[in-house]
Amino acid sequence: MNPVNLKLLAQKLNLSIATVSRALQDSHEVSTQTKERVKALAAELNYQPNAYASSLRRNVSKTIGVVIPEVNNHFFSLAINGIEAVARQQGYHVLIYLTHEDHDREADITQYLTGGRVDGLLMSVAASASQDFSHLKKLYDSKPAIVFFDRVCEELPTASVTTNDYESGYLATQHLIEAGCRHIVHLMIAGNLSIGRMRMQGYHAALESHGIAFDETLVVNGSDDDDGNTHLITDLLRQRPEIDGMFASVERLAISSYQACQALGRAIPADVKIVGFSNLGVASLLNPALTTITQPAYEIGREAATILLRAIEKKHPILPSQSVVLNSTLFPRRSTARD
Amino acid sequence: MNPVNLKLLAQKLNLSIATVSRALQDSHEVSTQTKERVKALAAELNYQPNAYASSLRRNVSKTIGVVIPEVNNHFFSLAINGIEAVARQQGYHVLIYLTHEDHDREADITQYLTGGRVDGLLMSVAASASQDFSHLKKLYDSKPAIVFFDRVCEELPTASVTTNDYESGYLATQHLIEAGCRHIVHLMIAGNLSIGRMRMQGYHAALESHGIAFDETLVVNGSDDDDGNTHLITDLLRQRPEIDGMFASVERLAISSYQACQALGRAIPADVKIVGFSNLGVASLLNPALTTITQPAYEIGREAATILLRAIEKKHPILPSQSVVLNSTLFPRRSTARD
DNA sequence: CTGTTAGCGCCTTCAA
DNA sequence: TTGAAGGCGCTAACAG
Repeated sequence: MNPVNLKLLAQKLNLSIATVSRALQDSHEVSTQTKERVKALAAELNYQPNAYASSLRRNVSKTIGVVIPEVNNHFFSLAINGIEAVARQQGYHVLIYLTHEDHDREADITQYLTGGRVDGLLMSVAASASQDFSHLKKLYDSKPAIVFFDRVCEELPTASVTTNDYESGYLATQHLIEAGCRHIVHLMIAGNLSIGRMRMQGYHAALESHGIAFDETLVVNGSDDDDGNTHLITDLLRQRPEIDGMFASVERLAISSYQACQALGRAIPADVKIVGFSNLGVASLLNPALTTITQPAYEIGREAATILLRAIEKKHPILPSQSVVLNSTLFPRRSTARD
Repeated sequence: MNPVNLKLLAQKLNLSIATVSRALQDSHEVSTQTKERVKALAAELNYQPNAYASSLRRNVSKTIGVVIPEVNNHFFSLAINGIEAVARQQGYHVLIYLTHEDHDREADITQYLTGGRVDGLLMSVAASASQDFSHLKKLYDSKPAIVFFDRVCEELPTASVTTNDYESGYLATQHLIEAGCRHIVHLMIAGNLSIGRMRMQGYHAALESHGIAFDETLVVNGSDDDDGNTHLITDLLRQRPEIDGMFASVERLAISSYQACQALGRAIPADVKIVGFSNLGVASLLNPALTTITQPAYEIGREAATILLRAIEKKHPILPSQSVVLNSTLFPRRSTARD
C-alpha cells in the first residue's frame, strides 16, 4: 500500500509539496482553482495528513491526556464523557491512562507524559497513602498544562475543578442528625485525598455544631476491596448496635453499607439511615431511604477540559485563580416514570 | 524551557547524536562506559524521547485507538480496563473515541484514524439504523489492524471477540418459560447490531422450541432515552396485562423495565419476571428477581487487546479465524456478605 | 500565487 | 566503537 502523502499529491498534480500543503490548509495565498484541484484529488485518494509529522513540525500534538484512577466508576465515566465532548469539538484527541489508585503507576505514567506526547493533562490523583508528589512536580516543570479535577494535588499552582465537598459533607451529616441520628458512621476511602479531607471536615463540623461528640471509632477507612469493606461495616454494625446513621463519602461504600445492613437484617431507614455519594442513577433505586449526593460529573469533565484547552490554544499558563467549584446535587430522588 | 533532546545530550557529552541514540537503546555497538555516561545524564536531565519524532521515523506509533459508543456503561468501562491493562503492559498508549451511537460521528472518527495516528484499533460499532459500513471499509483498506469486540461489523474480514449471545438469549428466554411465563416481552436496542440480532434469534428459538408463538408486538425497540424507554414499557405493560415476563437484552432496558413495573405497582417476580443483561453488580441488588446475564467484559477487553497487539508486533494480518467467543455468566446472584 | 529550502527530533544506513 | 549524513512527512520562512 503506497502511502498517500503530500509528495504523492504534488507529483500527480504537478505542483510543489508546499503548494499542496497550503491548499489543504485553505491558505489565502493559493488560487481557488488549484485549491479545488488539490482538494479533489486529496478526497479521491483519501489523503489523511500524518499526524506525527505535523506534530513534530509544529510542536503541538492536538492531544490531551486524562489520568484517572479507574474508568469503571460512574463519576469518572461521566467525566470522560464531558472531556471527550469538549476535546472532540475542538479537534483534540484524548489519551487515557488508569492508575488503579497506585502511586507508582501514576508516577510511571506521568513520566512518559513528559515527552511532548500531550499538550495538556487532566488529572484526578490516585488515593495513595503517600504524600509524595514529586512525580507531579516533575511533570509540572516539564511542560504540559495541567488541570486537576475532583482529586486535587494542592501543591501545584494550577487550576482545578472540584465540587463543594465540605458543604456536602456538612449537609449530609446534618440531614442524618435532623432525622434523629446520634451515632453516625463516616465511611471514607483510605488515603490522602483532598476530597476525603474536605468531606470529613464537613462531617466533623456538622457534628460539632449540633452538639454531638466526634467519635473516632465511628470513622471507617475503606479500601478498594468491596467485599472487604462490606465485612468491615458489617462487623462494626454488629459491635455497635447504637449506630443509627451512616455517611458514605464514596459510592461503593454506600453500596457496601447497604449490603451490610441487609446482611444483618437491619432495616433502612427504620434502623439505620444512610446518606451516600453516588453518581449512579440506580443507587437511589436500591432503597428510597438511601439518600444520595450526586456530583455534576459530566459538567466537571467539560469544565476541566474547557479550561485546559483554552489555556493551550491561547498559550496562557493556567493559574489557580481559574479554579472552579461546582455544586453537587443533594438528596434528590430519582424520578420514576410516575412522579 | 530548553528542550532536552538527543542533540543536547550529545553536546554535553561530546558525543555524536547517533551514539547517544544508540546508547539509550542499549545497542550492542556501544561501549559499556559511554552507555553509562549517557544514561546517567539522560536520567539527570529527565530526558524523554520525543514520541512523535520517533513515530515518524519508525512508522509505528505504539498507540492504539478504542472506538466505542459510550464509556458511561459498565460493559465498556470494564472492557477499557482490560484493554488498558494489556496496552500498558506492552508499552502502548490508548486513544479513546466515543461515537454516542452516532453513525456520522463514527465515520468522522474512523476518518481521522486513517492518518497513521494509531497502529491498531479496537472497536465496538455504533447502533445506527443504517447498514452503511463504507467508512469502516475505507478504514480497513487504509492500514491499521482492527479487532472488533462485542458489536461486530460482519462485513470486514477481521477478528472479533464476542460472547455467546445466541445462547444467552435462548437460555434467558427458556428460564422465563420454565418459570411459567407465556407472554414474554423482548426489549432490545434499536438499530442494526450483530449482538441484538443474535440475542433476538435466541429468544425466538426458545419460544419456538417450547411451542410459544412469536408475537411481534411484544418486541420493544428502545432508544438511548432512558425515560422514554421506561414510558414505552409502562404503556405496553398497561395495554397488555397478560405480559408475565421480560427479557432485556441491554442493561439500561433491564433497569427501565424494573422502573416500569414499579410505576404500575406490578410485583417482581410475582406478576412479571425479568431477565436482563447487566454488567453492573448493583443491578441484581435491585430485586432478587431481576435475574441477570453478565458478560465477561474485562476479559473481552483483554482478549481483544491481546489479539490486536500480537498482530501488530508480529506484523501479521488479523484473520477472522482468530476470533474468540467467550461465555456470559448466566443467572448469578450477587453474593452478599452473608451468603 | 507558487517553488525552493531548511529544519522539527529521531533512527539507521554507511563509512571510518 | 563512533561519526556523518540522509530522510520520515510536514510546515514555514524566504524568494521569485
